[in-house]
Amino acid sequence: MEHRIDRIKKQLHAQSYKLTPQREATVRVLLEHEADHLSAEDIYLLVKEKAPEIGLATVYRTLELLSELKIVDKINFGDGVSRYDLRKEGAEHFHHHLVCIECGSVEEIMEDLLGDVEKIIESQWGFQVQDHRLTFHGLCKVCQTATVKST
Amino acid sequence: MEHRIDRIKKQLHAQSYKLTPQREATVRVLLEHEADHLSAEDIYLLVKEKAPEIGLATVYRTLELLSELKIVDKINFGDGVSRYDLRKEGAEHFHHHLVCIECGSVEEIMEDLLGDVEKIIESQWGFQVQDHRLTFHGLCKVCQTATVKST
DNA sequence: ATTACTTTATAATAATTACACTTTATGCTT
DNA sequence: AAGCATAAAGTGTAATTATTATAAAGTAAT
Repeated sequence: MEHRIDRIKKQLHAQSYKLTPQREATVRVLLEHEADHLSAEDIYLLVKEKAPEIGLATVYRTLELLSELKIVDKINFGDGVSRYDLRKEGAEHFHHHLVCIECGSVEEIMEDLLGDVEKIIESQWGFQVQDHRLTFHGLCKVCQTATVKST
Repeated sequence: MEHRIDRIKKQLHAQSYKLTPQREATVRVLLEHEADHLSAEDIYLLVKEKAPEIGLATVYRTLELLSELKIVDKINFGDGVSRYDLRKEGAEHFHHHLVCIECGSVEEIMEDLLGDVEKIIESQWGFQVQDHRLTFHGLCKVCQTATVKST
């Protein structure tokens, strides 16, 4: 944990930003909830537990900053709120998501499944890919069996 | 054009919805701007040109209805607004997008490049895919050459 | 004519951003 | 090292923007 905080600190310093206590608290919340896909509001509330004096605007600004530095990814699953997701160590690509349309659960896929597809895009469309967002919508394992049962 | 309106009319009727004049006007705007990715507001303004008495809420409701019936796709490129995009005739999958981070242009890709990937998702994660969203962010052809020149 | 849909205009809500002001950190001068 | 100037960051609140809800009125079909 400390190690990752440290790395992020360095990433900030590299662009001459500082890891202020508020920013650190925010990053810690993100680290502690890596599996979730928290909204800005969620993060704000969690940060407030450890640092009650922090302001919502600061959380938003911190998230935006982290987002610009590609430390977190800002994602949007289509329900009016933006969610923020830490990039994994050394991952230079955005990970994929499986969103269940029944229960709303979100699963992450770390593997990069788009290598071939990106090659096609670059050669056939002349588009230089820098990043991608891939989300699948469908039924997760649990809801598949639940659906079968109920019919 | 009339043919496509007709088909959409039938799709609505099949679910016992009617193609009211307001809905038709909205659909016509979508058809006339198929290449664009209009926001609800954009659509509202365009619809207003031909049917000034229409209300914004109606446009929103129509778009939501069309979205539910999978006649249009609601997409989100990360700039706070939802955009609406007609599905192509007979396309049962969501098409992909190439968004240029320099000039903001959006190109569409009709081919389904995810067949193999979806198979992997289903077999390896047990997730039953129903739809997907795939967006690439990067540099379009024009901006690539522009960038080279300016350096 | 009654019933269920739709639409309209407007108000309400919710997420995000802008603003004016205060606090904190940093560097320079002595 | 102490004191001051400058810049960066943070705070609470107000403003903005997109979207949704609501109540009243209009349409259309049985």
